[in-house]
Amino acid sequence: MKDILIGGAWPYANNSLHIGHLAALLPADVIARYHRGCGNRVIYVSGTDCHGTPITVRAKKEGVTPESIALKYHEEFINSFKNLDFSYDFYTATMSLEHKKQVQEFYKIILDNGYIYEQEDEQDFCPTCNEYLSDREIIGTCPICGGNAMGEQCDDCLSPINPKELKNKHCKICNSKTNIKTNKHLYFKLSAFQETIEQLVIDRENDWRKNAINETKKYLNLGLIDRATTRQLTWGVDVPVDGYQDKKIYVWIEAVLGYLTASIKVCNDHNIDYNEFLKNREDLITYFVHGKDNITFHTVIYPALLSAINPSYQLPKKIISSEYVNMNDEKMSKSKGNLITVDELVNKYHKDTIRYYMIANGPEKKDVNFSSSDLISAHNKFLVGVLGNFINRNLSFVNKKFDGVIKKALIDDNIIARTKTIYDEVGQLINDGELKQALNLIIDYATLGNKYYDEKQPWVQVKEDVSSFNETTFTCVYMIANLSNLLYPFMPSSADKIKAMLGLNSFKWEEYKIDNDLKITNLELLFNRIDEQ
RNA sequence: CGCGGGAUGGAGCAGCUUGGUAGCUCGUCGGGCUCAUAACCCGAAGGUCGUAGGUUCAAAUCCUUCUCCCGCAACCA
Repeated sequence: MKDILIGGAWPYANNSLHIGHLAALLPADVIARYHRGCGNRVIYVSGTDCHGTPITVRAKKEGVTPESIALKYHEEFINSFKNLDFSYDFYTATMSLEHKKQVQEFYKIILDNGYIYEQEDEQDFCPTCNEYLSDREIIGTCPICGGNAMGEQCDDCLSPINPKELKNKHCKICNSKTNIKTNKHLYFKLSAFQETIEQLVIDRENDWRKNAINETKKYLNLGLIDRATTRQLTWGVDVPVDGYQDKKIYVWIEAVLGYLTASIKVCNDHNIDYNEFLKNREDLITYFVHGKDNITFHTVIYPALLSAINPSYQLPKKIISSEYVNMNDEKMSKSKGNLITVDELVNKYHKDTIRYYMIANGPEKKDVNFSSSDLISAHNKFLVGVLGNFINRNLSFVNKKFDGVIKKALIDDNIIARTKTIYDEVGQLINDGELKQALNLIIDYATLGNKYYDEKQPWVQVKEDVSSFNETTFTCVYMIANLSNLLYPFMPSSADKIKAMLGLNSFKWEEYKIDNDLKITNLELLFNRIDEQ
């Protein structure tokens, strides 16, 4: 038995979940379900990222509390995940008391271990708002091209800018001229972990997705620089240090520690010693599943924080970082109005159609395009035509001719041989984060079933030789039973439906052996054909 | 020389790490079957793998040149 820790990225509570989130997060659920089926001890966690500037700014604008915004989206996220059968062991929120307390404890540990130090900084200050401004709250003139620039990058020439070099700075909110005031912050010694992370990238060459390896190397080549861990905000986790009552912990430091706080909670609930569980060891595999813009937070910041807290903890073993989902070859964005939310999708399509399509068409190695006509044709071709049809043509035939009773008979040797090997093959692919290929193998298995059925011509056999008909049917039902296992990580609700119709045992990642007659109950179609309008 | 990704039959893609008869889905055309949701099975046509060079007995795959396309303020995986 192995221990598996899976961290799905924490969605930010400022917008509804859209198909991009889904594409990035869904692999985690498939991996979690697979490992549970293998009998491994799985801790699969995530939560809502509630703090930070964008929510604060928005709350100010709308005249509500940041908390009410975070809560609204937190509840929406929980519902969306539930609608798509996400099987988190614990889904929490960074505004929960437990998270905040635990983060503060870790913060103190990092401080005690000497990785946090105080530094005075000159910071832009708006006299009208009476507040220190973050980079993205400042507008000014680009020192390179003279165009309009905001924060860290120029809008006109796209050059990255040191906010200190911006000229003619104004507050984005009230447009007053800003001035400079000294302010003190606590910095994290990220630079101390340059070698640790460099070694990590080498060690994980075959475990992280290629984009994660490349992004991390790029970042390392620039040289790691210390980062402020505090922000001049009112909404966030309090800094547990005297003299910092007016500041909060930087959201990326705090949110990423959610993986720790959440898994500690699960460990405590199950009487597991979390320090033992999180230790680097052969029989622990930690997965981190997110989109490509999150890579360095998971491959650099988080491992550095872990090392600073307890050097014996396992640093991320597997990084499953997705590329993007585009809409008609354009990047999805709120402002372009081409964003499809998860809830819109759920209202329109079967949840397993969505799960199937988002994996089969997943952005594993490069950006992909989303289109509903593509989704519909995948649904009709594979879920209805190949999978559903294979099951339905078998079961409805037996229902009609033999009152739903499937007689035990000999199973075809070739089919048994294939069935025995497919679990390892698909399992290996899932382990490696190659879910697209894994799912394709399963569909191929159903195609094999259709071919076998056509070759045997049971509609002829039933008239001439009932015992050979029984062999054909029993072989196919054996395949269907195994499909119900193989499909479960990807499409749990359909897999359960198959199991219910045939009265099968619950999901396990191993060959399903049948050695008795079966009776079909409540036969129904797994998927209905969608007619594209 | 800002960074990164891409260019493979009509469309969408896989293959490139570890060179060795170019593969999948859709679409088109023809055939089979009638158990099945116009579903299933078999077959055909269609590509000098963006360009130009190089390495090699052999390159879609490795190296180099060039061209074209896409993303890189904020929201945001």
